[in-house]
Amino acid sequence: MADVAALAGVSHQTVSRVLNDHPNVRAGTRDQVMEAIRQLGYRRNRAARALATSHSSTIGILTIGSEFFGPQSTVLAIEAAARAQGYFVTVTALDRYDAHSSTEALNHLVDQGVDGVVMVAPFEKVIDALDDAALKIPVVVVAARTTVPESDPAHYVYVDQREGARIATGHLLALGHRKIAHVSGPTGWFDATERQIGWQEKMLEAQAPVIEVPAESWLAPSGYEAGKRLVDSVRAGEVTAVFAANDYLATGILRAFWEAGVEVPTDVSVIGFDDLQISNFLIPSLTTVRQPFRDVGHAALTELLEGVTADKTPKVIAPTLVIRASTAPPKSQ
Amino acid sequence: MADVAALAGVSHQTVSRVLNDHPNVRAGTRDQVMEAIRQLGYRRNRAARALATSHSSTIGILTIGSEFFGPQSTVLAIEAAARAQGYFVTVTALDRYDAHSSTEALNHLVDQGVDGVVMVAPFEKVIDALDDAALKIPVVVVAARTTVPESDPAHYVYVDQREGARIATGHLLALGHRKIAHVSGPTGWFDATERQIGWQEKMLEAQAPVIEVPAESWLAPSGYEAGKRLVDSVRAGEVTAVFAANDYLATGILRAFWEAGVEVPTDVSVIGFDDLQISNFLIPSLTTVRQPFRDVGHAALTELLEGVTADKTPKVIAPTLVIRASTAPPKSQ
DNA sequence: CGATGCAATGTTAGCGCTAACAATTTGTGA
DNA sequence: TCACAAATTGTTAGCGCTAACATTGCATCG
Repeated sequence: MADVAALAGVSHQTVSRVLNDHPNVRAGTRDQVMEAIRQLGYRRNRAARALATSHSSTIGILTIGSEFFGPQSTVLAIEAAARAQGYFVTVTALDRYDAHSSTEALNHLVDQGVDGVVMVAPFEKVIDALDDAALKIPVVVVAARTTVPESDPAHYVYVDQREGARIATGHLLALGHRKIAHVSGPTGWFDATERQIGWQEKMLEAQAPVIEVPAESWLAPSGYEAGKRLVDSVRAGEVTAVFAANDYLATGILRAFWEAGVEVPTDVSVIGFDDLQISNFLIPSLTTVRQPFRDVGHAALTELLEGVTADKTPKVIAPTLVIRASTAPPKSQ
Repeated sequence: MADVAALAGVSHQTVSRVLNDHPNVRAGTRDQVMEAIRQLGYRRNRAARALATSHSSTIGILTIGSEFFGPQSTVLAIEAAARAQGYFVTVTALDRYDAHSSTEALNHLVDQGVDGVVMVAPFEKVIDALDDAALKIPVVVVAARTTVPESDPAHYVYVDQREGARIATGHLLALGHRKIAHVSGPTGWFDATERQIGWQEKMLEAQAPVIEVPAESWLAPSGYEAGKRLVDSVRAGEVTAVFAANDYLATGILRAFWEAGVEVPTDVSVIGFDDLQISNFLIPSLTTVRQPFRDVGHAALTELLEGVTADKTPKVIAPTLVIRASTAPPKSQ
């Protein structure tokens, strides 16, 4: 910076002012400084800047360390939004889905000196890390946590999972189904809980039976297992439709039904959640609930940057139904 | 740090020494300092440290801003490896797959003051950004660039795409296929080029015909289009097997064949590349080539951290064949 | 024409840490 | 016991930037 100042014939402080868009700099001076910067290929040292200003223009993202569609998409969206705002993004992934691992990851981010943290890890234990850390920086949690205690300092942003489940279930009910099983996501995940509640609410409203098949994970193998368990019920006419907690599970279910010779949607309808890139190309193409992850990412960043002033009401984003070929009216008995 | 020093009854420099594991500190002193740190909940300021040492313990990852399986998996693997080494990871995604966007992203990372960059964006234009930037920090590129000019300062780490394609093609040839079409990935991507070359090499060695159907993108819709174009050839017996450049494309192809009533693997075999989470649950389950992304991530980080001393020979990692139900011998005419 | 005010620039003092050197303590052998 | 080396600790000086205050220059007005 001293070199730039010398070349431009000004003091280093004037260079600093130009760089920080300070108003009281004459246009001519500014141009000289800019030209000097260009000639020297000067780049401001961010460490020094961070030291002097005591903020880093960096936000931390805590995410789960697996190839899950939703969190991954959200992280990308947050990164894009942050970059547009001139922020840097430091990502830390979780080794395991427990409180200890979450606390460790959170500390790692805080050590980095981030100005704020977005947690994209929608399982319940991650909340414990918040309590443990007692942070002095703003935190946004992307998770459908509907009951947040007053004491919780975090802001919440999420897609309305419960409503998504209600939409999915409503779609099946509207087609004439009443025997709708739910292959629910693993315990301990907000999304799984909310989707289960939304489905159950809707079923009770319709006075329809509640048939739940819990899956052990979010992934296709668990869906496949659940599908196999459902085959007999479908053949017996006890289940005419399945609401899977996500599209991976739905893929496994479709596979299990196909192996058993159960036809979708003739014998049974299947609906998923997420809308994966390949959901439209499954056999049959999968009706599902789409989540606007880009909006989530954008909302999360906005909430983080303006959050200190704003109210703590959760920002809730609506999902949409995507109707494809895996759902149809039940066959008449 | 001054507070810690005061509480421990030592100088701030001794605290610094404890923190940096300097050998010449008496055990008792070290314990006192650690205790003071604990009591005060002290955290070292990384900006100040970075300023004093002029390195940030942060590595930058440049990646593509989409939900592509391979790059995403690689990024996660690098992050995990970096965290294990005490490094922070700053991620920047690309808006578009061109040189300008790449240069911008790279500059964004350099501005951040990273100690090194890993580029996980295996399209050819990204290389131009390297030339433009003329970096003074180490760079590792995760891309199957087989001909690297001497002048290129970057280190390369990649899965042997060409060999993967040879394995896939060899598998089909071994089953008795000779009319093997390749649905190739979009132009401008190293992986697409290499897979095409591997397939072509193997076909020429076997003196088999070379039938290529280029796809416009890496995604299922392009595979679907390619599949539709292949249906007639399959019916005419001109194509008995398809090697898709990745599993998304293969999913679209399977779908197109299913719609046309072309049965896999009875009428035609299909093999993919990547091994997605759901590839085993497609109908039929997809034979594919698996890439060990975790190894790639690990190798990339090692190369980055030790790269200055090491030779510049690319680190090449071998893929493996995963045989499932989508490939079978051709039906006898 | 001098006093006044404001815009533009310069000067100084840290931000919290580490590197380099200085000073002190401790241990060792003659 | 003392000289000397080694281990341990302390002191000083930045790293490159920004904040706060000081100074200069210039226009405006009575």
